[in-house]
Amino acid sequence: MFLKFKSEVESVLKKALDASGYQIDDLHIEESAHADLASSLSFRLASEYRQSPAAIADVIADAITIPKDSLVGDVQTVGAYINFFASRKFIDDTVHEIFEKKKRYGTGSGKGKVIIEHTSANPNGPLHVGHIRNSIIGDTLARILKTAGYDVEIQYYVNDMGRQVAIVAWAMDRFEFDGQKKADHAIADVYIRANRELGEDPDLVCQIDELMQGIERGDAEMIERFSSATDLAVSGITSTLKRMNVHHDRFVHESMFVKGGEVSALVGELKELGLTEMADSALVVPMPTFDKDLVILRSDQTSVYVTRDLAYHRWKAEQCDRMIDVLGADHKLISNQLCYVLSACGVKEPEIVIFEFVSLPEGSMSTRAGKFISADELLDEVEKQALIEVTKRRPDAEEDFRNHVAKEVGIGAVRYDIVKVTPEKATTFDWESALDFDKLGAPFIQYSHARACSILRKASHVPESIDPARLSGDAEISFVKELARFSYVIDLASRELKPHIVAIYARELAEEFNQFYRLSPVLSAPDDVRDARIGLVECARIVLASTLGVLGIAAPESM
RNA sequence: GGGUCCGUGGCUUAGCCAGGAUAUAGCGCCGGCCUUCUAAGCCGGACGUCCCGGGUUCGAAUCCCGGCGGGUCCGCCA
Repeated sequence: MFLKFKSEVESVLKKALDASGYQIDDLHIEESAHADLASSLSFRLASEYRQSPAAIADVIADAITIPKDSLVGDVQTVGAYINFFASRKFIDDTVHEIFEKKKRYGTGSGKGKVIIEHTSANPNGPLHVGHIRNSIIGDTLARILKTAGYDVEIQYYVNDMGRQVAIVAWAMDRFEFDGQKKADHAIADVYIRANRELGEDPDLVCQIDELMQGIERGDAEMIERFSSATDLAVSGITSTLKRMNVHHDRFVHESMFVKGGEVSALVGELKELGLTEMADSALVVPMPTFDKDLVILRSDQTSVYVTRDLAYHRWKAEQCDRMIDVLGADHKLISNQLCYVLSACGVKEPEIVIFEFVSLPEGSMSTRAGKFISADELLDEVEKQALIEVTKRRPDAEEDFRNHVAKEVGIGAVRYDIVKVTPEKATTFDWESALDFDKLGAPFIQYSHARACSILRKASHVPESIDPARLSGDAEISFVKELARFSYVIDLASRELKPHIVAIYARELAEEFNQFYRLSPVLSAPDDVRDARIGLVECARIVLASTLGVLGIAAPESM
């Protein structure tokens, strides 16, 4: 509804400009604390037309005519600003729309297929608290895009051919594998040990090289060793992701592109296109804008990660309209190089979402060195703390209930905490803040939802239809306006690929609901407004649940 | 050394790309509100050289230039 309101504001403003003889391309319409939408275009017209900004604003405002049944209700000027206010119809239509569409309210009209790749952590250990920033950003983006109307496929690219996997395969034979442990953690144990040993005795490194040549040749026994190791790790990773409500539709193994010939075909084409050169005995693509050449075949003619990644992207590009990769900041250069080569051979480039690193107070994390906090450990601790918090508040509740709520609140807190900050900010993990349930986060929003549900339970029935005209208090009106922003926020977040926009909206929505909750009693209201307010609470429940759903956070009916 | 991202009250953070009206919110701090729809809530208060210096502009947290500080990358690793 807000989008429609905005376009109506644009239209009346444009007409008024024509009528009053001013010309400007950008209308400078923005959200404002002083109005539902405001324009500051008078400032820019002032110098060109040699008139005072305020005078121009008045002339334009006078020339504005609002059509009947418009979503625009009123126009006022304050100095040079032209302020637009939503009409009664805007309020009524919003409420009706939510009431009719229910869960589908806010779904956009995005068209086409999107393939989004996220997490794609190497299968050499469990996910750590850095990886899950990738997972949560990626999963939230996928949910945003689905809500925006796109057909979304979510992929995990499994690096099952690299040196790190070779080290894991080597280590599995050499050291005892703890079958009692969660598989990804047990893999990390032997992987860390192997790295230590390889570091101490460099002569062992040639054994790893042999494994890698074997896999490139297509040696069946070698492939079996690699894939059994990666499958184990991936199974552990998947169960961690599931705990966090993170889902992938498809796991694509990079070995597929070596076996299937896509990698060698691509290398052949790059040669034919004249994009490659020999450097020593390796094959490279010269990079004019990046100061170093990009190696795509080692001296022993085996492919490197980026070569397979190029084949993977070409394969993906054929199947979708938009391709999105969520990558850590360390991939910035290599992904730019990847895009350069893709466009040089006529393949559409992916849209890349980069997030900055999560580090520990003592420095950056490293799976190889065993310096990391695993996602499982974090989730365990957060759930434990959440149970303490639930028990504090609901000491008499059944144990099942408390456990259930603790899970929903704990996971929600982790997801919200990560998604609420813009991806380009580097963060430092610390336990105190991770386990702090007092800071405003998911529980605040979940609690608002539970409050709405509680009112609806006590109301015992939700009216079939709603008469929004009965909603007239300031808190009611501004809450409806906040509800109306939902699809606008989804649209914005899906275009800019910024999930934190939705997180911030969720908080603002909950804040507005709390204002309504405080100022407008529902159950004790006089009969004529009672039903309308119950209807509005139902709208609140729907939109709060949808917003939490987009964030991958559970919406408890009671907590 | 070069590239890139970040720098906003004690801490965390929105706004910056598309410059405008009192700079967003939380934690922490001070003071209030539970016989009234769940107090994981609400109300009030204190706390700011928007890293620094120039420039552009009627107007700069926002754009440009130059610094400073931090992350990250610059492997025939992934």
